[in-house]
Amino acid sequence: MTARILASTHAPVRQSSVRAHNLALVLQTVANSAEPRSRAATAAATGLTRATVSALVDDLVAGGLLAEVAPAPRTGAGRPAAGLTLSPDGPAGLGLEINVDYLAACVVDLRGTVRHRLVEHADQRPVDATTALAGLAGLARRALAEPGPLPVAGAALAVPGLVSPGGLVRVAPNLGWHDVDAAALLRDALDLPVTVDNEANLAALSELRAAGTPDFVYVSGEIGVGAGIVLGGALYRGVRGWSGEIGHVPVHPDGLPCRCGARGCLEQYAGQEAILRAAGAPSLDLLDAAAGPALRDAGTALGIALSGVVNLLDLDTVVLGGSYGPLLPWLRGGIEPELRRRVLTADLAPITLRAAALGADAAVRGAADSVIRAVQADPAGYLARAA
Amino acid sequence: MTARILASTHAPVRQSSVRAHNLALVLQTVANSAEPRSRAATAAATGLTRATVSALVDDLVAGGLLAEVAPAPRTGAGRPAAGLTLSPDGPAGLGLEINVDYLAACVVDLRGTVRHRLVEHADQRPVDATTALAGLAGLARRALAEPGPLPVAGAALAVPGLVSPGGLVRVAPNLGWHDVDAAALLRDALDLPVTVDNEANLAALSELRAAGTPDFVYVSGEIGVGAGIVLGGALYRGVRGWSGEIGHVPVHPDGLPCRCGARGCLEQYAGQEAILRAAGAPSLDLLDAAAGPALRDAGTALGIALSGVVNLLDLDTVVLGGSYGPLLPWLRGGIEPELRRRVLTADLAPITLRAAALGADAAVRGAADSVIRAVQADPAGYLARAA
DNA sequence: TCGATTTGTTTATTGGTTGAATTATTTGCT
DNA sequence: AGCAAATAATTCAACCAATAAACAAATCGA
Repeated sequence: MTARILASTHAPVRQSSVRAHNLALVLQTVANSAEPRSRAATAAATGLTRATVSALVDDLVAGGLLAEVAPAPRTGAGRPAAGLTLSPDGPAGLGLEINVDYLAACVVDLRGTVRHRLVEHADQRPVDATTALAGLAGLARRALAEPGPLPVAGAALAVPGLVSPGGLVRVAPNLGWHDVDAAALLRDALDLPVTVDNEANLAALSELRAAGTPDFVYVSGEIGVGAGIVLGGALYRGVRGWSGEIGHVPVHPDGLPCRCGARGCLEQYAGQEAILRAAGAPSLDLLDAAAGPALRDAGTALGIALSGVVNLLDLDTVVLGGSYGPLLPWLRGGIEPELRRRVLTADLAPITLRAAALGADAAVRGAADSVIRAVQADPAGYLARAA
Repeated sequence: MTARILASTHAPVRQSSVRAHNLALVLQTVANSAEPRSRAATAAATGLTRATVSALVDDLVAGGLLAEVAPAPRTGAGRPAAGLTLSPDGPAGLGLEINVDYLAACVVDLRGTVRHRLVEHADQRPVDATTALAGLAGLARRALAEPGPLPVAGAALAVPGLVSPGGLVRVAPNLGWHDVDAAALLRDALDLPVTVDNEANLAALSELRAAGTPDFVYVSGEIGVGAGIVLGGALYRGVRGWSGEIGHVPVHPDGLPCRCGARGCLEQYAGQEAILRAAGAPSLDLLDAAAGPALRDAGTALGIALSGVVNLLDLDTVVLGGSYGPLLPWLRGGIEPELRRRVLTADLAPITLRAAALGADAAVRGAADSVIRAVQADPAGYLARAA
């Protein structure tokens, strides 16, 4: 098999595309290595020659994406290597989140380090979309002012709702939004490139950085139940960007009526309200030992829905995030037996079930991450824009 | 957005990769146009220059992939264009299928035309895997002998079971197969590159050619119920190649016991046996008006499972194939109400439900198709091998 | 101090696309 | 019939990016 370049996009490839690709290859290779990597080591890792890597690195250093650091610890004879790392002063990503009862902003630098983080608790339901986004823009400006003068590559917004490709929020039931062009509003307010995505999708992205498994489904238990599907290291968004609505997968087709109009949706058995109702508790923080059976039942419902997902997509990893993360020890007893019984290939290969690495701020972090991930995936594009 | 070259593969790109890509681009552009296309028109369509296209076309013609034909109908002044089409003498694909009660082979030329097709009805269950595959190899040789001396790029085998990436059949319950290295056995017998895939996956591929929608789920109702998931014009195979087991998606979690050990799997409500049992008929060919309610119930079960699929993957098209194809008029009444009720985005965008273009030979055709599709996707690789 | 070793750079070469000029072949106009 | 305009395809010099090989730089070990 020769090196395939392009999967499906029907676009011509010229020499400049070769350079664009190899720039990304070098940048990502350096980014993905724990310790500083020399030019020679990068050449070995990528399959490019040292001469080529040197030339590419020159561009990346000049563009502020890579920086030379103290050589790695000595090892044998020879000229000492110059260490390369992602530049701490490289372009940062601005992550934004709007949710029912808070706004959040988060600045993450090119290395993935959180440089600043702001949360503003306030009920967004009575506020209209334009006002809410204006408030978020203010929060964003404050977050950007703090960490000093970093170039900012762009912003990404997480919303609890259905988002169309251009950044149009079609529906966000809990916010009361309909057809809000959040991307345009924020772009005007911040003067930055802005993308918008579903919160579960972006939270899944944050998990991708944290854990590294390239294929998994991330299930986020918030007021609704959503999922982010990561296939081959990339978010799967669906035909119209509305993938991941696991909360409305039927688990008991003739069961409880759901606010969506159907019956037996997962959300009615494993959503926050359902769990609290079953446990007889006023808040997830106040669950006690008596909540065990309620959580086990919720886990069973999750297990039923997830069995369908795994049978269909053949995933080997399920990540539970949002409010499910801390509850996993109790949910596991419900989920795992269902997966074992119902997943056809369960006896051929194990399914890993684990809690998300990040908690409540997974979505903002993932949003910020998506920005720097885009820079890392297309440094040539960033360099061209920045110049 | 600059032209992205590589999605995820971490491989360096050199000039030869550029040529490989652009060869594929030109070949596919010609392949996807209904009428013969000139070099100039191809240049315009691809964004390459005419000089480049001419050079690429020279290679493709020399390699027997493209051929010049009579110019397209005249249009205005100027030198008439030389028409280009896929060569009728170009490399063919050999599709193979092994199933419970028949073997099939099918030779499809580069243009997608079926050149020869053979089916041998015989119960494969009493036969062991090696013997069955030897029989299939014989059938294949007869199919290849017929259409005259065509170069054959490779073979693909459809099996009703779980297939690992290398072509190892892990389990094929209805054939009684366990860990059969079908790819290796056929490769030795035929002296051709051989790939192996699940029958539903390959049937879905045939539908991709027939219909052209790039995203859909193809549900195949055979003895088991399987699905092929096509995302972005490519088959989604899953982490281990075991995707599409929709037959074991739970639709009534506490319902009928399934042969897989779980309860309430779709197969128990919409599989062939279930339908025949409910309709009280001995064969699908003998269904009469009285079978209406049985088919409607099967459709309801399908609708429940498919609602989960669509909620999760945000697909806009569902294709019913295998024995479901001809039954769609009766199944539709069961499926559509469920999709309307249960798919969260049903009122934002319609879901198309349609019967497959091909019938029983969808899998063989898809298998043959997968071979020529691979040639079209990487002509440089084929030319290098052929030389 | 000197050779071995490894890193990084320089230089000529190669492969592939581009753009402009050139050749080829037709239609339309006079 | 003859000529201009138009369109198709090819040729050729220029350019761009990667490569290979030689070279310079910096360190270790004897």
